[in-house]
Amino acid sequence: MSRQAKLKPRKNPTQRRARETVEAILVAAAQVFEARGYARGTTDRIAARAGVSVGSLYQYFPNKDAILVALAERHIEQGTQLVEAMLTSAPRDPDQLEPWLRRLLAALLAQHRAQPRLQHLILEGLPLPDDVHDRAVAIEDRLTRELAGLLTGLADPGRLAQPTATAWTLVHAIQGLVHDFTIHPPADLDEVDLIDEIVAMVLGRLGR
Amino acid sequence: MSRQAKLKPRKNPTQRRARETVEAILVAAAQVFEARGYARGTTDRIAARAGVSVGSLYQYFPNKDAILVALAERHIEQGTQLVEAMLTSAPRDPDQLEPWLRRLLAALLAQHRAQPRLQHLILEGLPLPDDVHDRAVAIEDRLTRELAGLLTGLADPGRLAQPTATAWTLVHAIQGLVHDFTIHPPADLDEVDLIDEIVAMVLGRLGR
Amino acid sequence: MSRQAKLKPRKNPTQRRARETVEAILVAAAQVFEARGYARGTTDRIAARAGVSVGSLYQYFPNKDAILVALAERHIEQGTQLVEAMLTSAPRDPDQLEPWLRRLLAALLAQHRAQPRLQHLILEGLPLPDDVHDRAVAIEDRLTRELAGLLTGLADPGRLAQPTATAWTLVHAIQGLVHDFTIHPPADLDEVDLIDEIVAMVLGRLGR
Amino acid sequence: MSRQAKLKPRKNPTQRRARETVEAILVAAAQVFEARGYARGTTDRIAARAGVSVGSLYQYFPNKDAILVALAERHIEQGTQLVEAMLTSAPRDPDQLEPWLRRLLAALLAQHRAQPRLQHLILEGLPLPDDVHDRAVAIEDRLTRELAGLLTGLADPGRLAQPTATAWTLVHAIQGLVHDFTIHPPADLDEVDLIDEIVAMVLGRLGR
DNA sequence: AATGAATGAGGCTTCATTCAT
DNA sequence: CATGAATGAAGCCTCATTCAT
Repeated sequence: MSRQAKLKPRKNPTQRRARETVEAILVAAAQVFEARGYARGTTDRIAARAGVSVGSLYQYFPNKDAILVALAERHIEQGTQLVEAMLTSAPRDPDQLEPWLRRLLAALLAQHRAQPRLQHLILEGLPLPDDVHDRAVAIEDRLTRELAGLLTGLADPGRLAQPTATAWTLVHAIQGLVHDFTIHPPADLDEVDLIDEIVAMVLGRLGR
Repeated sequence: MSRQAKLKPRKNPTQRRARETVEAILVAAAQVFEARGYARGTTDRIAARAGVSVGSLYQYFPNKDAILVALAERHIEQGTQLVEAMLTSAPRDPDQLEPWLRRLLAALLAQHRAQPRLQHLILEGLPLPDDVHDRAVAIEDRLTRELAGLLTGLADPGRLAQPTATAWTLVHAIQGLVHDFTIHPPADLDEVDLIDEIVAMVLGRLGR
Repeated sequence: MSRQAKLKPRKNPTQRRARETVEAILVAAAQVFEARGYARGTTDRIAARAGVSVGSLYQYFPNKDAILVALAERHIEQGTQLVEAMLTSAPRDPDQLEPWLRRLLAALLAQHRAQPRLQHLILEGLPLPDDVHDRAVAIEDRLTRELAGLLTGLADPGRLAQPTATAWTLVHAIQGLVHDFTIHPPADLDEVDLIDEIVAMVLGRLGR
Repeated sequence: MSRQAKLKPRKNPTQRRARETVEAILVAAAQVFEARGYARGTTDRIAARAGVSVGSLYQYFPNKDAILVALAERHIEQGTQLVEAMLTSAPRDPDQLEPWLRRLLAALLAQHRAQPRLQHLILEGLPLPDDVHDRAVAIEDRLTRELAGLLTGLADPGRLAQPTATAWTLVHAIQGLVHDFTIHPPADLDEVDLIDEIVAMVLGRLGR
């Protein structure tokens, strides 16, 4: 998480053809990393799956790490959008909490389903430069803080001694659950059950 | 998670020196994998950190994967012991639930602190033979089932529609939280806060 | 002589440069194996002598064994052609036997001179997959059988109790002689002498 | 065939125990080299099969090559004895040639049967110091010369233009046949057939 | 720009040999 | 002397990256 150099895409692809190539590479990379992990996802394989040559791949990315970084940026972008959307539509009174939560969870699960491992690759795994990592953390912080405020208004009075701690805990509990569920879905638990359980857990925590 | 061959340790070291060497290798491997991930943790580096030569490493482990397997077996062994101990001392009435839970969480956190990433390497990471992976999953299943029974007895009547689903959810939520907390401890949340929050979340879920 | 996997060439080189590289590698490998034996002929050395990098070598051959296999296939190909040519021009009456035999021996000696040890590497040496080895044996069988028929027609009547046995014996005697002669040419025996002797031996055997 | 240093046994084992150990090592080495070739016959495996530790092996042999050399010396010793015995009992008139030849061939075949590949390991393969190699060649030369004299007396007059060349040819033809036969015995040819054929070939060459 | 052949540092592993016990 | 643990040079192979076409 330290080397800053050589991680930015080589050029802003302005021509349509180039944009499509970059797109294809990123999609391919996501699939390859997902399937084989970062270390075993070779640039050759990514290029092949993207339908281009390695040479072309290096035309748009200075090195392999840069592909992961680009992927991370997209992921963060999407995360940001989801967070924004959800906070915008956040409920003001307790009655609206449950349906809102259900929508949020459904969206989260959908987002993970495609590439469940990618999330971890990005958050823990590997060579993200500091600024990218910081941005990811920042979104999460923002979410935590906003949620803390939100929860304070929604919880049973006196229930939340430390709203921030509660928010952090709920955010991470939910993230972990979504991750585990998409990676190894348990045989006797479908998505609706999971959502039911998470909702019960959150509402329980708020005394509702 | 499939190849079975060549993953068992090569010899049971009988001499004291040999046992120490194996121990040193495992400790070094845990640190190296922890710090750099499996793929980037080279056998040379492991040997160097263990203070032995690569040759010695390969005298006791037939290949790199076997080291991870040995580490996993240790980890699973510890996990099993923790689960057994906790289930043995499991509370019979609601009043005892909280202190029991606090002890459990403290133990879990302690166990993770040393090598937080190892857990994921083992549960998701690549090269575990089926039987080892299955054993890891089996402990978790056992825990989930036992916990389901336990919770049923402790929860507010009518609160648990699907005890197994609830148990699965709580187990994974806690695991994720412990993991995230040990990897990136948030600045404004110490271990006691975390335990408080988890306790509140669990009790809340049970209607207590 | 058993594992089948991973012995076929990796790609059919289409570009001219690639074809030249493959050719250079095979030539270099033949020389290196010839000079130092299979085990001591390292891939690094082969690549160096071929004037390419190891990487290039592995672009066309999945592993070291595959190089030997490719060499063997060439050798077998040549052997097949020689056998075919000789059988096609095989003599029908005893008078033509001697000149035909001289031509055959000259061709055989020429073929061995370049890489005398290669023949043995292929016929005995280790890592040939079954099908390649079988093919080598098949040519020899064919030769033995055809020769048996041929000899029957050419020998002094009553001289050949078991034509197949005789053919086998002559084929292997000649092969051994050619091999020994090319590897350690005796000081007082030149190629013409050898051919004279073999001719005398064969004709003597047939009672001619 | 060049490095002279460090190839002689480390000590003349005078004590009985030591002699037995050396013997066990040589027997084991012969089997291991036979089964896996020189390069793949590891000193560990040889020691294990001999029932001693590697350390002990190195007590008696300065390095791996020295084992092969010792084996070669034994082989040469045996060859010398066989040659001596046969020359001593060599026939003086043509009638005795055939039975003598049959005995010789039976003895040769018996000698090869145990370790057919060893012969080649020693004669071509590997790192024999010059003096040992020279000694092997010397026996052969002696055999060739003596045989040349012998054949001259036994052949049809005028049949042998160059007795030495004939002797060389017959010696090598027979050696090759015995070797090939013991390594890959053809399905439809038993040992008696082979001897019959060789006898017919030799007698035919002499015009008998 | 695109292609894919070529490169070579670096990773995993083996095994002859040494040496402390 | 025997043992077997330890050593490390060297071999095989991969894959990120470069570069001629």
